[in-house]
Amino acid sequence: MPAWVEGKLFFYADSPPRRLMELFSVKWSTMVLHALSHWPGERARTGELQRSLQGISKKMLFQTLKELEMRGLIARHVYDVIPPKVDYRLTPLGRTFAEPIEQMYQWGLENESALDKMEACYQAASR
Amino acid sequence: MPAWVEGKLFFYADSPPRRLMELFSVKWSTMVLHALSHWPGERARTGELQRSLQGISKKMLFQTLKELEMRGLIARHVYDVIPPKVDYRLTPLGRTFAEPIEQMYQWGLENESALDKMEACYQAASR
DNA sequence: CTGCATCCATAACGATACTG
DNA sequence: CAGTATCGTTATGGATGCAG
Repeated sequence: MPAWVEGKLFFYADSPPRRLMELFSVKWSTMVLHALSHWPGERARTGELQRSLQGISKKMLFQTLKELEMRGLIARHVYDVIPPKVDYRLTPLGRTFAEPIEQMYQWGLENESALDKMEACYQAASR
Repeated sequence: MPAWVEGKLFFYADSPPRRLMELFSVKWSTMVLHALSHWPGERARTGELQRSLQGISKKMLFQTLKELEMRGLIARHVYDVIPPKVDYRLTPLGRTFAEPIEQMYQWGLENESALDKMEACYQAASR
């Protein structure tokens, strides 16, 4: 995304990479997508998801699910039963977005030491 | 990072991938790192960076630079001249983190159509 | 030019309680 | 069980002005 304009580098806030980042900056969206992409059986029920994503609040879970659905990344399926049953799964578009997330997760797993170094630096600099 | 515990999938908020994401969720940090990793000559002056990162405010630039320096991702060099001259460059650790950012940027560039689809979906769902 | 300190608006997040 | 509504807190970002 860098571009040279009049001999200077330019980065644009609305560039594709930034747009991708924007999606990711929503705290739980990557985790939800990642969870669904690894979910045994593809379809996850609301409660299952919540228990799986340790620490997510009900509100944030629903907000995230709704947003991802609006963006066409996940599909919501309502069963006509009592008590209510709903599940979510990735759409093909959602699977596309699971790719970079998977990459990121992979990198994180392989570079835990770099993350530790960064944190150590931060701690040291904080005093 | 998914783990099976008692037959259920678990994701942890403090997993390496999440820690990476946390760094990225700071709006400008990826752009700064990415900019520096592509900077001709490696070293970028403060003002040059600001002009390059269209739309960043002075405050956010300094805040981001300071944070990245505290984390050991960039090095700050002060020249003993008047008027003041300072420049920043990636540390080896910073270069490590530039990798996943580059991947992400690459993905964004190659999948602009997916981003467009997502946005279109969102627009359609908003009415 | 670089860096820092204020002040302020708003968006993100989370706890909780309530409905069908 | 799924989903919504309300409220309060904190984090984030941006404008501006001042100092070395």
